[in-house]
Amino acid sequence: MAQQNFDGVEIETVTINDHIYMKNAFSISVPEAFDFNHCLSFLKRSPREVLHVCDGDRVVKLIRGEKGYELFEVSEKRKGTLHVQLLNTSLTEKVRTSVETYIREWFDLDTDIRPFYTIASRDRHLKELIKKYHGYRIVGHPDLFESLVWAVIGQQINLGFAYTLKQRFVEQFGERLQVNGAAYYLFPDPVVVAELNPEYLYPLQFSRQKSTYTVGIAQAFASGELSKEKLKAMPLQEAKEVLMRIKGIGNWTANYALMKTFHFPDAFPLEDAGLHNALKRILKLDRKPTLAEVMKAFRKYKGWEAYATLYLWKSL
DNA sequence: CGCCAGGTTAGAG
DNA sequence: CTCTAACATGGC
Repeated sequence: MAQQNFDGVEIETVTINDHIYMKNAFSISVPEAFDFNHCLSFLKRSPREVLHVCDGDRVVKLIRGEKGYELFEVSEKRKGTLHVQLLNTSLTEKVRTSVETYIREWFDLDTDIRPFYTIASRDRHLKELIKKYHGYRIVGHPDLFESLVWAVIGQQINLGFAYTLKQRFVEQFGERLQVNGAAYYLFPDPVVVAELNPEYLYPLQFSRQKSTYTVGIAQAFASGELSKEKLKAMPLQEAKEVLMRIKGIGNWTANYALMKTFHFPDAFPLEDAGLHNALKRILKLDRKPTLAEVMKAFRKYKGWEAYATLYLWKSL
């Protein structure tokens, strides 16, 4: 027996005692205070997104596994359980571990956000937001290189244009897997990007600065100066210092990546324009807050700056 | 046309 | 340490 998913990929099933079981599928139980739909709506925020495909209530994602591409679909069949369907590989223990690890990082499933909710429920600005978006979590970037380059791309330009630049960059330099006519991309490999002349990025409308930064960051990975494994072992301050030694990574970019890749709850992208706009509205200012004012407003969220920022972004 | 956008750097004070 | 100009271009 077989049925098709939305991309026409055939999914084998077996029937036991009138229950249909998908082959090459597994489930992940999610923690308290996790809402898949809020995360999904974040994933759907740009029509130019090229690193995953959303369709209604599910998302399809391509990652690189130990033995090649792993294409999978995540949905929430019933509350509290994510259903993961592998689309191009058999379910082995290794593949399962690789895909589950990715998903746990992607949706920040291993952070206990209840302490944040305790703080936020006592805050007049966040109280309503955490009710409205209960279970919304940081939709992260398990790939540190992706996280940093995406942040650099987003520096000082509007989000729509940032997605345009990312799309061009990924389509030109990222690996592609074609499945039944649909294309799935991996974020470009730093080893490939490290070899590029920055000028090659100008036609994509990267500024000179962004081009230089992007290749420089790739070279830091390629040379071994920078890696996810290295930073994973460090406390926030130390990891931030390592990142900020690289040209193009300032305080905002470093904290953004530390929030999106490592889920430091106290990572704090202080200079963020979106955050400033959210605070301007909440504090009823007729101008954007100064950095000192942002710091002051955030004192009460100490230890949970990343999550406070996340919910303030969501308020926009 | 003007202003702003999920900033960073280098240089001046 | 803080302040500022330059960078560079799309979206509204």
